[in-house]
Amino acid sequence: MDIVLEAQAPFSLPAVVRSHGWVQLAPFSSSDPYHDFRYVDRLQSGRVVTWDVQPCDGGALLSVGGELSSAEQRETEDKARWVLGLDQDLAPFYDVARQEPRLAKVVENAAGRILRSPTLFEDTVKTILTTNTAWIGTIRMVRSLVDLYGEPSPEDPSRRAFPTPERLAGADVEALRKEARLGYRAPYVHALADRVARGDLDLEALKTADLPTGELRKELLALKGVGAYAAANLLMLLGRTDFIPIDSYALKMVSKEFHGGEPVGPQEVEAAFARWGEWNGMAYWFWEWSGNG
DNA sequence: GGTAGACCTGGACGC
DNA sequence: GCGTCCAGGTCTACC
Repeated sequence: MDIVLEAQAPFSLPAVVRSHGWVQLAPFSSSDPYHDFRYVDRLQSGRVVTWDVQPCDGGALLSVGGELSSAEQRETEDKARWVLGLDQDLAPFYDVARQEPRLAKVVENAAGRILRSPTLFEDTVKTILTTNTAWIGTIRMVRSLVDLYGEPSPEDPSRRAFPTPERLAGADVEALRKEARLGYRAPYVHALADRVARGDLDLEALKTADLPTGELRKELLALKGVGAYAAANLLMLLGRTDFIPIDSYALKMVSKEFHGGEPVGPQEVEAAFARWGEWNGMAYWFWEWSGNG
């Protein structure tokens, strides 16, 4: 069954897929040159389906094997629109990006949307698993969670959906630590899953919460395992772009770009992009650096 | 409020 | 093959 996902122009599916490394994290997959993607989704009904998302005129075309009920079709379309940020209006950002040569390619490539998971729960777990580890470690830890706890696709059991909060809450913390090899992050992921599964924390409500960004940031920082970097990363995924996810890469690039290689701290990173105001996270994310790092 | 050290894994390196 | 060192954010204890 095919679902046409109409996008507000300008839109580029490859630009979303290449917006960051999320497409390399299960249950996303893509083949070089990251032109399209696949995703294994568990519907509310419990049915597991695989999306195949390709570019098409005016947006993207999502195909799933077999037929979907009208409710499943609506659920899939809503999730896919969130994943691709199709309802985001980037015109105000493009207005400022046009004034900056280092952001010229954002406009030229119809970039600016950031690939995200269907649920904030999944993105929060993934973000926690990006901290204090090399990218290859994040890929491995997410892969392990999906392989060990994800619901298999009936068509191809080797493909699995991202585990539900209930499934991870029911997992043993030591198994998360030792078998999924999350290390010290295991209790953070388990506690998050447990709170969501018990209904103590409604993460998904934060997607549409009418909260000032500073308040939203406080909510995220209250989660164990989520510090300044992780909160800023999640805010970017939520479309709140006024904080920069400052990690060691940011420190290195700002040092090279603006300080002649001298060591810098978070204040220098913030100062380098402060003039972009509410868009400073976007300016940082899509900045065309002089070197490749 | 600021800082030091622990947390955990995997890769790089030297022997 | 083994041991050591290092990178990578966050938390906690301490000042």
